[in-house]
Amino acid sequence: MRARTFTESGRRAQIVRAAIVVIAEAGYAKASFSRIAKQAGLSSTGMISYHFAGKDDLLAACVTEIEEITGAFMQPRIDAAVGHVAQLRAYVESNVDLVGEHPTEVRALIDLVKNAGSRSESVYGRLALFEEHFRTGQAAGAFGPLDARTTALAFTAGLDAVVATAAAAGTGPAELTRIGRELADLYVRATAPETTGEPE
Amino acid sequence: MRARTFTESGRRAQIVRAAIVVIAEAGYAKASFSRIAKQAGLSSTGMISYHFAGKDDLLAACVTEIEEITGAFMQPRIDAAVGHVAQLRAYVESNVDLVGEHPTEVRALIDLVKNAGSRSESVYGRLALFEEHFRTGQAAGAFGPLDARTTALAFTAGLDAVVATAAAAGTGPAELTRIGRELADLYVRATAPETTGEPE
Amino acid sequence: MRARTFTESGRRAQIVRAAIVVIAEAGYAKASFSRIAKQAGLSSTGMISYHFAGKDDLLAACVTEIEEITGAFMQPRIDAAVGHVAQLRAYVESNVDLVGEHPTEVRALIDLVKNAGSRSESVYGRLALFEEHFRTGQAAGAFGPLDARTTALAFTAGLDAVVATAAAAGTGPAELTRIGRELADLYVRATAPETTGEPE
Amino acid sequence: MRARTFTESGRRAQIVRAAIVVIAEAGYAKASFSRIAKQAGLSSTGMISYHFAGKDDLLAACVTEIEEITGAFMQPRIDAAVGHVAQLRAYVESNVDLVGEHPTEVRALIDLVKNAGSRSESVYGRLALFEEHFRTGQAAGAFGPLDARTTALAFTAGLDAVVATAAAAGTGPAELTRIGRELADLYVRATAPETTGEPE
DNA sequence: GATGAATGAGGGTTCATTCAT
DNA sequence: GATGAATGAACCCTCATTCAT
Repeated sequence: MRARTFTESGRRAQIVRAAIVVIAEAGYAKASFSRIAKQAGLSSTGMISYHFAGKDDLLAACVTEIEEITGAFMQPRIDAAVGHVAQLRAYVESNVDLVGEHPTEVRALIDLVKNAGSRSESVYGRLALFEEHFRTGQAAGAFGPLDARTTALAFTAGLDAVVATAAAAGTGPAELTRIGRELADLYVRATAPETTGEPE
Repeated sequence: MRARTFTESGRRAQIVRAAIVVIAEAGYAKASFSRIAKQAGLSSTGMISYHFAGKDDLLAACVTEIEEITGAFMQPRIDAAVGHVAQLRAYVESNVDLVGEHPTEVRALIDLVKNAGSRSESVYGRLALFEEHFRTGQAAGAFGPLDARTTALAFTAGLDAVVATAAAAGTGPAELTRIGRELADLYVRATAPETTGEPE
Repeated sequence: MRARTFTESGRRAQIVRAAIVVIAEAGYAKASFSRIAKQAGLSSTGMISYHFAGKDDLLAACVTEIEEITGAFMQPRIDAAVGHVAQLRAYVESNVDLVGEHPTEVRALIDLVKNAGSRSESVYGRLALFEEHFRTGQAAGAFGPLDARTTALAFTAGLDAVVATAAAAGTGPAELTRIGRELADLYVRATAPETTGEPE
Repeated sequence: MRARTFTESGRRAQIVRAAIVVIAEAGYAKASFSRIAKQAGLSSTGMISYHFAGKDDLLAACVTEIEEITGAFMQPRIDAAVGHVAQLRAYVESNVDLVGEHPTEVRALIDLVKNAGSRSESVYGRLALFEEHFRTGQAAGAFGPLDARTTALAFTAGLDAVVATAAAAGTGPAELTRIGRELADLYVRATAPETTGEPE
């Protein structure tokens, strides 16, 4: 007997799944309740309003659902990495590889994040995570004299763009791995300490 | 009697100005003809349809107008720079400084670019420009072993994010200059050739 | 639980009825959703769009509804007639008599057919029916040396005009019967075989 | 020095010509001032409102213009015919032949007549002409025991339908002549006196 | 006389949400 | 709980007409 997450309970999960598919395929702007209801096989949009407090609530549920899925894929690889540099690399590479595993979710999440509005907690969360990572890594000597906030901002946005482009293009696994490595290389070079001899 | 530019004829320019303000303040999604007409002091939306072939036409005019303004600010500084690295730095720094001069236009352009659709010529144009710059710079020995496409994608997106955040926060000129330099430093470090001694 | 026909579900039927009345009274060109909604006692046009896929869908439903009504009146009389000539006469006379029973529907149908567009199936259907009737009747010796296509075209149009005029004038039943007989006489004379002695 | 007709004076004629073309090609419903102005090479619809009292005025001018053209083609052939029957035949045949000479005008006129409204003088004029023709012809023994009003109604409508179909199909001259003869035959047979030996 | 910018009502349609059943 | 009909505002756009220049 385990806890029921909020996307369980059948109907809610069904609607969230449908919404994710619609956002990925038709885009955020076209993701109306009508379209989502049709995708979910529901006869009316009232069903959605019944299960969710409003559109924001549904979209927030989508974000949470997608983050669970992406987290399950990325987190183990990030956790397996040792040191600030390796973790940065693991985050970037696993995020790009993710496109091959969950293209629909990735596409939807990118659209959701672009049109963030009030659901931006997760965006700021990741941004804060990166910023903190650069700051502590800098203190540990892993990173050079960078501005943590600016770097976090530029890197997360750059990563999103690469991922979004790959998702839209339907890039294959091998090429994704190559692109991920290239991007990670770029970020590692950009943040490398000036002196040789990395302490970590 | 001279040729009429697209934003001339008074009303057209007035509407484009209003549209830019609305997009900057209310966001792309909320930029309806009603809102734009109200901002422009027009009594009806019919006026907008009278001067523009459709919403796409108006938005394209906004993009063109903004690009003229931003180009007038950035281009001289980019042209004054010598060498691939200096030009990259000039582009980044002048783009961030631009926020202090034209915050509304910058905010609007970023929103317009995000919801590009068919008006994406300018987006792809800049992307292609960056990619080509990295490729030729690489051949000239100014840049290291980077993947031109991935780097162009990540850097333009990162730059946009930094600019957008600064624009939204109302960052002051001095801080903008500092952030611009930090970001340029980051990009220069990321793309530096491995060996010492830059040919250019 | 039985299948739902297209005009069932109350509201749909109500809207179709209102649309027929509006078309009959104000004409096809003026039959806007606003007018129809007002006629139906609805507070907004959105209700119509909710029940019909679009204006074409509503108009098609009107045509179908009217054809059911007219068919129920005319078909028994046509079926009761024996021989090509008698059937032609029955069609014409019952169609003119129909004006007395369902003037609104007749007026609406004629306007709908005039502005057919894509809903012209019923028009072409009747035309083809007439043409085929003349062709087979000719082979059976019931009709003379006529051009089936031209005759079908001229007769259906002539019948419509007579019906439309009678409907507009509010002609009474007795006069309708007389006019119908006159028109049928005209058509029968026009198509009579040259030789005496009708085989059928 | 001759009298100036109302469609002369250059601009008026130009607009009427454009309107006729638009009605013929795009249909009555799509014949807006914008479309007509564009067809006429005018930069604004104001020009049309300046020269015509309103849309009805313009459309009436179109009808008059077209009737002048069609009259010039048909009238000589009708006048050349001797006797009621021959004149009926001449009217029908020359009207169908007219499609080959002035397809645009014919198409436009048919659309104008269908959506007659207040411009129906010409329609009623022709109808009255036919009715009178049948009545006098009947008195002269040229026609049989027909109802003049019903026959006039059915025949003019039938003729219009044949003409409209031929115009829409782009039927060639030879086929037009054949169809015209078939239709005239039909009408002549329908109206023939019962006894043999025509007095006229 | 001629122009074209401006008007404002109305077009069909989509939308998120509500509520009686 | 679950449903789907109903709502009414807002969307972009087209229209015939007017009026200052």
